[in-house]
Parts: sequence; structure tokens; C-alpha cells
Amino acid sequence: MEDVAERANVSRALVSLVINGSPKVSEQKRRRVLEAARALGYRPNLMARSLAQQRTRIIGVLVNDLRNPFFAEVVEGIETAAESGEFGIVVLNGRRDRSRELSAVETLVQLQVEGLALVGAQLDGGDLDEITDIVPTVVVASDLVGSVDHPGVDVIVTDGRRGAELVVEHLAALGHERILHIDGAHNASAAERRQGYRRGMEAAGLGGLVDVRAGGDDEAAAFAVIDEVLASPAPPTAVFAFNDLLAAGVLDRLDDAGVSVPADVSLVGFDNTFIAALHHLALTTVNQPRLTMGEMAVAALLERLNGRDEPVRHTLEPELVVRGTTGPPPEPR
Amino acid sequence: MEDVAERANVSRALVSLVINGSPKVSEQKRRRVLEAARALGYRPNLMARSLAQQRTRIIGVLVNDLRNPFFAEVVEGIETAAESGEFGIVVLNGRRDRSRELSAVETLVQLQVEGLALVGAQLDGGDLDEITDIVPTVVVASDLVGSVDHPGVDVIVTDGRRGAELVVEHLAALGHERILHIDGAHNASAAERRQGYRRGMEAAGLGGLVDVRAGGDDEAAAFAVIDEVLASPAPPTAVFAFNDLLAAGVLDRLDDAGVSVPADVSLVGFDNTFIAALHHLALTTVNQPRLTMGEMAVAALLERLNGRDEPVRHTLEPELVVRGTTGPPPEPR
DNA sequence: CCCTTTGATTAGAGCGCTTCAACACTTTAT
DNA sequence: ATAAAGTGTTGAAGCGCTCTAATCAAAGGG
Repeated sequence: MEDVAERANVSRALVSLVINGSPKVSEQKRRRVLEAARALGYRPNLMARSLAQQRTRIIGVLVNDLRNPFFAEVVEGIETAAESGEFGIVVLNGRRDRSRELSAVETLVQLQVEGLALVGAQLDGGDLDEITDIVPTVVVASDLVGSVDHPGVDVIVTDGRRGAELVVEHLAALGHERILHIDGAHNASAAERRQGYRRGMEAAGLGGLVDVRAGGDDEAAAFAVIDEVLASPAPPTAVFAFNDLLAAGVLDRLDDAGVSVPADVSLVGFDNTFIAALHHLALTTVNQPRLTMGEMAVAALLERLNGRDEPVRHTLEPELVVRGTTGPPPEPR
Repeated sequence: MEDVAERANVSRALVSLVINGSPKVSEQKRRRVLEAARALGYRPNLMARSLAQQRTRIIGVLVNDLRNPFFAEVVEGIETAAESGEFGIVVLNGRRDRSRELSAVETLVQLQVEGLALVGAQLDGGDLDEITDIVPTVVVASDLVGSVDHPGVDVIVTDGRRGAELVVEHLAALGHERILHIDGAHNASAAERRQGYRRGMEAAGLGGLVDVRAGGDDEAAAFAVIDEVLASPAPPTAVFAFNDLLAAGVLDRLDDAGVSVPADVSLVGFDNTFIAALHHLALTTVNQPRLTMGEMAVAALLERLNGRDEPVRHTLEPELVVRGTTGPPPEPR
């Protein structure tokens, strides 16, 4: 910057003004500075700028698992919205590991991000305590334990309970009774969907047949459960999997076992990722408005930065998307 | 930091030493400082630190499209490797938009990243000119035009030409002759695969049947092409798609048209993403060692930082993964 | 013709940290 | 005892930028 100033025969301060597009610079000097900058290949140092400005214009994003297309799309929504709010984003990948998430958040805070978006994070309310009074925080696509009554945390979720209820209603309406739920284990949205499943079962008068088994959040997690279940005396006629990835795993395993879907067993996923839409899977699933969620998350953060003080909580409506993996249960023989 | 120093009754300099784990601090003071830091909730300011240190320990990653699981996994490889080299990464998403890529690179440079990894980028050699003598750059999973003879750029690729040849060999061996290639249009690796396809066709004595049509890099791009091709007098008996996503689109469309795979038409993808592995698709494809690519990319950058001066180019071997979408062509009627 | 106003420019302090040279204090060698 | 060497600690400069307040030049008003 020094060099640019010298070459343009002006002060460093003026260079700064030009770079930041201040209106109070004469056209002549502006041109001189711009040219000098180009000639020298000058690039402002973002670190120095942030330090001096005391703001970074960066939103930190912690995402549960970038490999899951669902999260990737939420992040894309965040990025789009951040961009139009003149913010950049820094994405850190938790890779499903809670301790990694913790250290990622720490990194983001030290990076001085002005807002923090936790996408599908597994942290709990306690982890947030110190964070929230340093930086505005929004929890997206997962309902952290303890975030409910956290005055410093905004929440953007799709109603997982309702989504799960929709699934059970759909299956029950088709005539299914033995509906198995393979859950998301420790995944942050798992509890909610479990609860919705239970409620749905009870509402359908199937309370006695509730069957929840521990899954996870990807294909592999499904295998053991399916093997186990198929060997049981009264296997389920329908499976509701925690998410699409898991459902894909279920489908694979059922396939291996020669069980056909939906003739023998109906299958439902969650998230409505592009995988579910592939015709060969044609997975019945529950849609979450990912992009909107990302955008709302950024909106919430910006509001906080503009002084809002009370927490906000947006619960979006899930939508059942019926495709080809659900049908009436097989006739009992 | 000031406050911590005061509370611990030491100088700011000593606090710095403690925070950075210097060995030349007495146990007593170290404890005092650490405790003061905890009590005050002190967090070092990464911006200030980087500024003072004149290094950021950050590797910038520009990725073509985060929604493509292939790239997401390469990034994961990069992240893992960076982590063990005590580097952090900042990922920016180009979203298939070249101008966005350009500005993302600019941002990363201004962020003072110490290395730049371009994953599947669409930039060309010219775009890199200014960049490479500022920051070590490695191009991953795409062969930028003009990067070949760029002394400042390292390249980590899977041999796309060879991969495409393997595909054609496989199909030709099964007896296919009218093999269509739906390419990746402007995608960075498209040219290479096209070339491999052509070579393969010629080597198999099918040079006269070469048929390349413009695709893209996701499902949607496939639809028009398939419709067009099915309406032609002599439709292909095999389709080689630019990548798995595109292949999934092809599969969907063939399905819609009542064409069965592989009985009527064989289909091959590229990348071996998890999608290809889903049993319901069981897509024959070409594997690229994603994680390894990411790791090698970081290795290349670290070597540059350690003084290597000549460019390095690693070409990994692709591997044909035969699954269920390829078989002999139908008997001519 | 001098004083005020306006607009353009600049000096300089400060952002939070690191780091080097200097300092005070011990320990060991002489 | 004194010098030399080693430990632990600190003052102060500096990283590249921004921004306030001060300065300067030009224009307008009386």
C-alpha cells in the first residue's frame, strides 16, 4: 500500500479511500491510484483490513457433513444470501464428529466471524453458552438440545416431528401396521423425528407396534438393522428411515435379500435430496426447503447484527413427497 | 490480551508466549496466565496473529461444485491432509460459474492463504498467471488449459483419457459399436475424456461411429440428448456419460422412455461416487481415488512451501468399476 | 481583501498480536 | 570473589490497514 501511495504520489490514507470507493476523492487522483495499484499488482490484505476495521464481514458456517447433499444445499442457500448481504462465508466441516465441531466453532470464533450458522450440528446448548454472547448464532436444520430456551440462539428448522407424522399417516393410510423406524442415532434431528414417529403411530392406533432401531446417518448404518429385522418372526411391512442416505442403504440391503420394494416392504426417507428423485430409487420422502432454510438463517443473523435481541424461531412446514417406494402392504398369507 | 496480562501480573509478551506454547516460560507463570485467560474467556484474534506472524496457515480451496459428491470428497481429502500439516482450509464454492471462481480466487489471495487448491476449476492458464507467483497453486481433478506448461502450477489428476479408453474398451469388448458419448461441455475435464473416447473408438476400429453430444455436469443436461438420440434411426446401444450425475440423468430418461438398461442400452458413468454404488443404479463407472488426490494436492503445496521450484504433475490411474449397467448389446432384429 | 465555508488530502494513532533485542536474575566455571 | 553463560521476562517496534482530526487549497461572501 505504501508503494502504491508513493507511485501515485499520494498518501497511504488516500489509497485506502480509493480502494474502498470513497466518494470524496477527486477523479484525477482516483485514477492515478488505481493505475498505480494495477501496475504493482497490489492486493489489499484482508487480515489487516479486518483488524483495523474491527469487522470481518464473514459468516462462519459449521456443517455436520458436507458429503450429505442435503447439508451442501443448505450451505448453498446460506452462501447466496450472505453474498447479497455483502458477507462472505467460511465453511468448516464437522464430519459428524462432535469434538471436531467444537474445535471448528472455536476456530470460527477466533476468526472473528460476525455470525455463526450451525448446520445440522451435534453440539448441545451447553456448548453454546460461551459462544452466543460473543457472536450471534443461528442453528439450522437441527434442534440442539437446550437451544430452545437459549436467548442468544435463533433456530431455523423444518418441523421434523410433523414430517415424521406425515410419513406414518401416509403408511398407515396404505394399511401398514408394522412400521419400523430406523433412527439417526445421535444425530441432532433424530430425537424429533423419533418423537413424530411415535406420535404418528399412536394417533393411528398402532402404539403397540412402535419399533425404533438405532441407525445413523448414512447407508452403511442401515445394513445391520435390516439383516436383524428380516430375520425376525414378524418383519415390518414398512420402514421409515432417518434420511435419504440411510434409506438408500436400506433399499440396497432389501434388494440383496430379495425383498422387493414396495411390493413386500414400503420405504420412506427424509430430506428429499436429489438421490430420492432418481427414478431408479423413486424414494418417497419428506421435503425440507433447504435453500429457504439457508436464506432464513442468514436473515436471522443479519437481524441480530442490526440489534434484535429476542430469539427467533422459524419452523418450516415439511412436505410429504410420494414416489415409488410406498404402496399397500402385501396380502398376509 | 492486555487484560489477561494484567490479571496475571505479567507482560503482554509473556501471554503471547504462553498461548503459543513456548517452552521457555516458567511453569508457575504459565499456569497463572492460563488461568487468567480462562477466567476472562480470552480468545486470540486470528486476524491479528496472522498479521503479526506474516502467515496464516490457511490453504484456500476453490471447488467447482460442492453439490457434486465427487468434489466434496476430494475436499475432504484435502482437509484431512491439511489438518495433519497444521493447516486450516477455507473452502469457496464456484458453483460452476467461472466468474464466481475468479472472484473466489481473488478473495482467497487477499485472505493471504499460503496455498491454493483448485478443485475441478474452470479457470484457464491465463487466469492463473498473476496468481501463481503470489501463492503456490495446485490444480486438482481437472486439467486447466494452459496449466500444463505453467511452471508455477502443480497438477494432480486422474488420467481421464485413459479412463475413457477403459470405458470404450469395455463396451467394445461386450460387442457394442454405436457408443455415444455425452460430454461435460465446458467442464474442465471434458476435453480429456472426449479425447480418450475418440481414441478408444479408433483403437477398437469404431472411428466412423464416433458420436459426441454436448451434455453438462448434472442430471438435467442429459434429458434433451437422450430424447434426441432415441428418436434417431440408429440409436446407440451404449452411452458413456461424462460423470455419474449425468449418467443418473440418462438412466432416468431411458427409464421414462421404456428403454431398459443394460438389456437395450448399456450405460457408463465416471467418478465412482456413492451414487454409482447404490444397488438400484449399480452404475458401471470409472473410479478416481478422490481422497488420495486431495492428500497429494496438499502434499504438493507443502513441498512448494518448503522450497520446491519445478512444477510437479501426478497422474493417477483410473480404474474401471463394472457394475450392472453394462452388458452385451441387444440382438439386432 | 480578508474571513468563512467547503471539499480534498494527509498525519498519525490504533486494531491485537508476535518477536527481537535488552534486561534482570541464577547458576556454573574460574 | 568475579566473569561467563544460561533462564525467564519484558519493552517496544512493526505487521497492513482504517479513520479521526487536522491541514491545506480553493471558492464564495461580506
